Amino acid sequence: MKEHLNLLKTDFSMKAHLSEKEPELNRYWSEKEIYKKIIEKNKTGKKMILHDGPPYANGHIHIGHALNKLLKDIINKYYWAMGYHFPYLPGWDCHGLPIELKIKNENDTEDIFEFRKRCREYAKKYIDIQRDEFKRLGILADWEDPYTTMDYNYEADILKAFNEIYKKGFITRGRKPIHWCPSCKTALAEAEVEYQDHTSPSIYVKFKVTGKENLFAVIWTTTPWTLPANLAVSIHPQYIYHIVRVKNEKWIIARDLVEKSMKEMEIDKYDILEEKKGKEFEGMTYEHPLMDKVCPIVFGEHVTLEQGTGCVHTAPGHGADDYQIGKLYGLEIFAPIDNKGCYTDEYPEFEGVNVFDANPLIVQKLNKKGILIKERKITHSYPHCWRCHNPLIFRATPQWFIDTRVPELKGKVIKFAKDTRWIPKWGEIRFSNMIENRIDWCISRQRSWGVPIPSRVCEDCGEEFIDENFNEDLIEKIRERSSDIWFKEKISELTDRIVKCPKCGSNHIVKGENILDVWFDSGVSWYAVVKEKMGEDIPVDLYLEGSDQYRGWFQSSMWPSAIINGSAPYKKVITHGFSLDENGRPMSKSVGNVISPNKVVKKYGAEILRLWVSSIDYTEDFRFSYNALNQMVDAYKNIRNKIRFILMNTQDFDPKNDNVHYSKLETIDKWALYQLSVLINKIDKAYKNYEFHQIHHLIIDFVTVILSSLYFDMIKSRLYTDPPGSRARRSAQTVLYSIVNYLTQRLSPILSFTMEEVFLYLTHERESIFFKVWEQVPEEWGKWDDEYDLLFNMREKAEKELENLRAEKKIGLSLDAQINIYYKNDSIKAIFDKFDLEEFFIVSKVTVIKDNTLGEVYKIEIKKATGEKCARCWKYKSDLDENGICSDCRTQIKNWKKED
RNA sequence: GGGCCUCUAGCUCAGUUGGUUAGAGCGCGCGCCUGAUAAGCGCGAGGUCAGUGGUUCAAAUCCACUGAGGCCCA
Repeated sequence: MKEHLNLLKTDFSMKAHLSEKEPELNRYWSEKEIYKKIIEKNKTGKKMILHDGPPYANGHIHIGHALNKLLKDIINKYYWAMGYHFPYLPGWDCHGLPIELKIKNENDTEDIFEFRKRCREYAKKYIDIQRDEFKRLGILADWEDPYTTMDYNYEADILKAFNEIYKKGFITRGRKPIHWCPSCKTALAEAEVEYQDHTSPSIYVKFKVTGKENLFAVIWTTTPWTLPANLAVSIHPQYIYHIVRVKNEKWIIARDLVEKSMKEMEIDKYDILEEKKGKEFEGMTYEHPLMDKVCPIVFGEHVTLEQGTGCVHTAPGHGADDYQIGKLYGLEIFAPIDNKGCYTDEYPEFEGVNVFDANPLIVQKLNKKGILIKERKITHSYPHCWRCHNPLIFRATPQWFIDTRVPELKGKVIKFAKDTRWIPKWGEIRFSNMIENRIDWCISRQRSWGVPIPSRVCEDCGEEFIDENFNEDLIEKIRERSSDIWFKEKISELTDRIVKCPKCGSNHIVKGENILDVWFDSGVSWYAVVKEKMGEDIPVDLYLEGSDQYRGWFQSSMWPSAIINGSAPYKKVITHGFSLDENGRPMSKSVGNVISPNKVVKKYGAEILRLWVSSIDYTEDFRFSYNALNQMVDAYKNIRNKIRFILMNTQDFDPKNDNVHYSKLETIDKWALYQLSVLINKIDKAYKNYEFHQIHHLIIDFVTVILSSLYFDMIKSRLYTDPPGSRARRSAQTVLYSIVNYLTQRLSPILSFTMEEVFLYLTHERESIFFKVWEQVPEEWGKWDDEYDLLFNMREKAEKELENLRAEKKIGLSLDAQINIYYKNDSIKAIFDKFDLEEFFIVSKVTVIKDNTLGEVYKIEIKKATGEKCARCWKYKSDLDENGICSDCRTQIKNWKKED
């Protein structure tokens, strides 16, 4: 009997064996040069560019990298399938402090050239590691020729962009306070600062407010040596301040700090005279405590009520907050301290005195002037040099800047931000707020692993200068020999031009010692990569990075582009959130809650990770856990099994010869195509809007409800028992084939490995699913009469009744039952006639009965089927033969034709 | 402390301009099937929509505040 049943087998396995199959497919894609061929194939298509933001070439990839690249991969594959010319050139960020520190820790060398060589090798090593890890995830890209910021050409183009900005007048010279070690005479990055306990003087000083009788602002500081550089007193505009009477003087102190500070100043007799809001001190000035000048009282949001007096001594040359305030109020960034930590002639009185030695002298002087209120000692955590362990100072030093405050430029950038399409929408607000509030961009670093700022310094007068012609000579040399030459060669080797100091005319000129901020490196990637390397236009279509890049790359790319191009570097910016652990906490090595993508790939397969990426709304922060991955494993199996069912049942189906025309399909088959067309249209819309989690849920729902629980279940009997080549069976197969065809297309950006596997299984004509331009669904599939949905409601009710019979042990399979349907209106009867109701309800018999007395629209009655169970179709019939086979089955067997 | 964002069943997500008993899939529980079988089907239990207060005839949806959390600053 079984020979007259279509019980087909497939070697498309139920188990995926992802960890073995994925590497095979990766090799296949590499060998066949799939990426290259896609780009070649779409060469005449509409051009679009997603410009890859470069991850830092350090360490293995983490989940954030994986998510970022996988989202890009989904987008790439989507645009490829839409026929776009959409090249994807990945890149790496190579210069910068983390690598520098790593190399310094490993094996210090005095030879800067050797040192940079090691940095370069280190970056190279991790580029290779990360590239392999990305490739393993199934990401198709131009992996053979990625861009790196240490590439000779890239380095040259950094300076080319720099020179263009310089020529437009936006590179300026200024000062900015940084951590400085007076004993090593060197600048330190935050990462090189160690905090240790240190004992400092703690002093309260009163500054005489000008034009007011006996009114003083009381400040507190632990660095008396910075008082000569004092240029303002900061007050919080929102805080409440008290005017406190002490003897015959009036002191300004923040209300909440009066008690505490009075105690510390050991003053027990005082009265509160008045209460004022910080704002009310607007426009006031005071006499400088040490110099003969008048300084302003300014507003600062950095003022706190934790310690001190709420009136904060502000020296823009000696503090980070102070610097911000200084910039905001246009104060001088004044720091009369040299690189040994001694006063310069800008403070002649103490010229040559070391700042730490100067502390008591300053205190003495304040005391003499009668403005010192109290001196104590304080032991607090203070920055020290990680090398020599001596205390550091914060000192303004000459730096190079891009002047981002020029109103015209800032206005342009705000407009560009407005014209950019941000996904999610609030990106514009977040970005614009940052633009509004930002001060100059300091682009110089006192470091070695990076691209040099091509400045030169006059040994005679100290002038540091930049020259555009010299820059051009240098750029070409760097293009040939990398930026190493700056550190290796003398100036005369870098240019043929005669060099003289533009200020004093001296010819004793040496190279400057600054490198560029690495944010500048990556910030001009649109220039070095898109414009120079790829020869494409700016702005590019799309940037896609984590939301931390509003501050980072989106800005560092915007400013140079706004200056050089007079446009934004991008048209559209998509951001994704950050990975949190199961409990919503950030993943960190120290907490030990990190799940690395490499581990996931090993344990589950890249496909599971890809499916997970598609399941979340990436615009927000997302939780990542083994729990979530296990859920993806189930979802994956779910999809895979549905596809397997189709592959199994279309084994003997050749779409070229066996396809049944739409008009000849069974109604339920048309319904399946209708559902498919709805699905595909929704999916395509979601792709267009980059809402991949919609696709994920749409597909899971479709596959579980529409396919598995409804359609497959209904047509099983037809597939198994109808003669192989019969119209009815071919009708179902035609639909199944369409479903798998469309599903593999639409799923290929997400489940790339599996869909390629299915594609290769299904057809041997083409080399890859990724060569396929997606088909749109025929319009006629969208036709469906809503009235038919009545049947599906009936079916739901029937299922509940069947469940009751099952509970009463009267039936097992639904085929063990039969249904009577009572109706009143002929319009309903017309619906019934369109369907094979036995198939629809999966029962042995459906009897449709007209009943004019019926109150409701219809009524169903279910009972155990009468007759005997046919051994072949499992329906209950009254016409079984001696083999236990019903007459319908006998006919089917008679019409059975062997496939050739 | 500031800018921006999030909070709907155990998990991942839907919930149109405020309008019936807040939905889906997974997971879970119970049952069925053994011609998708390390599969398949059915039924069911899960939610004071973070909390509080307000606007409204009506709020998951609008407003305010609080709480928890994230990114970036300070």
